[in-house]
This record gives sequence, structure tokens and C-alpha cells, in this order.
Amino acid sequence: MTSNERIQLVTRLIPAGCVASYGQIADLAGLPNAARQVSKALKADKDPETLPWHRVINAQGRISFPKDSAPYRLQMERLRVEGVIINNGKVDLRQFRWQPDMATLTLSIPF
DNA sequence: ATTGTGACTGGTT
DNA sequence: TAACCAGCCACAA
Repeated sequence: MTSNERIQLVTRLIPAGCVASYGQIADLAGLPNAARQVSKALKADKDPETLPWHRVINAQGRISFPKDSAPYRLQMERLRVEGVIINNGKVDLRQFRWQPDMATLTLSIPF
């Protein structure tokens, strides 16, 4: 299983209504300091339809696409639909950050 | 084997 | 706040 596949797998575990930072996903995937690689792995996913890429934002709680781009608006809309509140273009991580429990991880991650 | 790249991050100005 | 910037790293070419 490649690093990208691990990143994609972990991303699919993020529940609706929650968000995770690129760095957080990298850590959970066993790839510390590989936050930048996360963005690439998401973009490279073979089955985008089942990938909740919109639940991944940066460590500042902001969407990492240019603020006037189509992807930015799509991500914002999807999060809004899931109940994630965005104030001044920023998500309150203390409130919406995904906090996976040991069970979820050990049962779902094959590594 | 080497190099360029980016939907990052955290510290410093 | 906001801009800069060096550090980081798997992947593709």
C-alpha cells in the first residue's frame, strides 16, 4: 500500500460534519511532516466521488484554495451542508476538528 | 539517482 | 493581522 493510498484511506474515515488538517491526515497516515503530500494524494485519487476531500482544510482552519476559485466555493458549500460553520472564511477547529478514537483507527487502518 | 513541485506548517518580522 | 520563509516529503518525470 502506497503512502498516497494510506492518505486517501484515512481521509475516507473523516465523518461528515467534521474536518481535519492536512498535517493531521499526514500524521494519522503515518507520514509526519508530509502535509503537502496530502494535497497531492487527494488530487490524485482514482475515485473522487467517494473521497471527502472537502473535509480537509489547513491548520489555520481555512480552505486552501484561492478564495475566489470554483473549488473554494464548492468546498465551502459542502461543509456548510454538513453543518460545519465557517466564520470569516475560517472554521473553528476546536469545535469541528475530527478526533478519531483508537478503536476507529485500529479497526480501519491496515498498517 | 536527481530535481521540481505544491489544496502545508510554524516561526519570525 | 499579514507577509515571508525555510523546512519537509512522496511522487512523477
